[in-house]
Amino acid sequence: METGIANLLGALSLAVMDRIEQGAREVIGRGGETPAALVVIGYGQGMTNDKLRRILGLSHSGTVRLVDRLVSDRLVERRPGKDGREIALYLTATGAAARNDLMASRLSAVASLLDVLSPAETKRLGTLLHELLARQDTSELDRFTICRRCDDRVCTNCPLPTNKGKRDR
Amino acid sequence: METGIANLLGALSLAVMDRIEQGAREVIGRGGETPAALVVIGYGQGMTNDKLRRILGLSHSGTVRLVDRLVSDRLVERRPGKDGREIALYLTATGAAARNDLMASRLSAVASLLDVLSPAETKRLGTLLHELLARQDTSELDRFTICRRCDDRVCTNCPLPTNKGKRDR
DNA sequence: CCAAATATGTGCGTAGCGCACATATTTGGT
DNA sequence: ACCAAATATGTGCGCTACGCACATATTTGG
Repeated sequence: METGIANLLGALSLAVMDRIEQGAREVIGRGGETPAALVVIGYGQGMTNDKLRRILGLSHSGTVRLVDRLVSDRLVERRPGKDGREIALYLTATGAAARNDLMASRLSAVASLLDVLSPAETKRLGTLLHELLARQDTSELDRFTICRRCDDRVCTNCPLPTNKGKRDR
Repeated sequence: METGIANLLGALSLAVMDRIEQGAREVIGRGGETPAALVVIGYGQGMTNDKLRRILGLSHSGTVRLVDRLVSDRLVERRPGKDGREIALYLTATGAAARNDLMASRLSAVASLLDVLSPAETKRLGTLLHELLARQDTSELDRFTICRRCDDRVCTNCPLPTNKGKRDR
């Protein structure tokens, strides 16, 4: 039955996220969207508060307070942005190191569930996951949201498309 | 690369859980472990506070307050347990209906990501997911934790083993 | 040039959770 | 039969993470 497979994917996803979040809390002592924020800020230099808000799916004030926490933890710095209204978020050296630890912890958590499969099975699963993600109808923002905890050191050529809403114009 | 596949599974799991949690919040207006508690209480009649605590991975007081919320929402009732110390948690009629809505919303959320695959691909993915889960080294408690949001209407023969720590004795 | 749009920050409140402590019941050893 | 330890629940208090409403500063566009 198809719903049975959906149920299995739901169960596995829960197990995966449980382990990722537990690891993240051990690494930076924060939960919620805070670890994701650290990863996202590390993607591009000059992330703004507002872009971060949209990617994380938080309210504006929630994002401001999240950045407050990262700043008070000495992981992120607020600098003046190009536009006089914007701020530019930058990782400190400590923040960059924490971000690496965070992503390593995440990969290790997923691998601990994944390593029961043989290399051939893992490869088959990888192919299916790649196709599944590649066929999603995602905007550029959706892509950042889904990838908000992804490890850019290992995720070369992300399968997610970024052209939703860009056709027919 | 193997870590690339772990990264993809991490990304998909995040997307799956985002959608499940959003749906759960729309259905019962609660987040965190509250939806899982409703599902778990519905599994067996007479769930105790302490068993629930272990399955959800919460503190004792957190569980008491969680049940307080479910009771004040008229979804759950506290009844005297077999043991004079225990309480027995039961779903109200409203609670049982909310639980069904919750599980349907979850399956629909997963299916919305899954339905880009062909039937053959879905079946292959199902086989791999089944194997992946079946080979985990899980205790009976681990199994309940991983399955704490599973739909018992569609998950006949759960692949997860329940014999960790029961060998060598 | 000024209203609307954009971007950030703040006061205040809530949900969800943990720690430490209190209370009630049961179990087990003597 | 007794009493200490174990088991199970409830409570006071505080914290983290978040949203809503409002305030402020800068830029854009007609």
